[in-house]
Amino acid sequence: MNTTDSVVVLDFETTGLSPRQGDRAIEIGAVRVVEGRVVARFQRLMNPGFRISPFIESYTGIDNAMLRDAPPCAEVMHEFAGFIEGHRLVAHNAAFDRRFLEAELDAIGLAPHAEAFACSMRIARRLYPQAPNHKLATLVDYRGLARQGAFHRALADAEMTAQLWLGMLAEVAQRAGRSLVPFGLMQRLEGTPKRAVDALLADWADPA
DNA sequence: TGCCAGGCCCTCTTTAGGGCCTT
Repeated sequence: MNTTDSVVVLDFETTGLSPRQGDRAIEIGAVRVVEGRVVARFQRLMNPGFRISPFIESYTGIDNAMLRDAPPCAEVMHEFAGFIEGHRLVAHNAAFDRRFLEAELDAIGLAPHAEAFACSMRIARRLYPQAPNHKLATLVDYRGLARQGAFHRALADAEMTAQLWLGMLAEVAQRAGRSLVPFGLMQRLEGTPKRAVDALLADWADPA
């Protein structure tokens, strides 16, 4: 199932939860999806300029030795800005990745990304309220999607989020009886109260 | 000094609290 729009699905691994508290990105992974297919990939480790905690080493599998010779965040983010330029974005719990994207772009003097940013977690909560929970790993298993590598590495998580995104496009298309699902409809779904989701899809359904 | 994320979302709500997600 396709959308008429291309998107970049991305995932950051970071030193913690909050750029305002001094946390930095340590890895970015992203896939560009066009017409239902992954057509490009981006993955870079980046050196945050300080040692990461044992917790983050354990959580991500990225250790200080791996980051010691990695290029600095500024170099990687300049390159990544080119990868996402002009593309709408998707991430799982997008508010988290948006904060780090904006912080890292701001740190190198670039403006915030201008295109829309959709959240696969918020949409999944509306489409799959019966799922055990809405963590990425749980949803991958719940939807029977193929695992693409180790969870909590950026490219693997981006790949699996992309598969979840495509699966949700198919779900929306099936429920609405449409063949193409615009990005804008997914954004509307994301912002629709759960109890109004069925009505939204019914309104959007092809009357024929 | 003391504290330390942010924001959505549900409900035993709205003069609030707590769980969920991301690292």
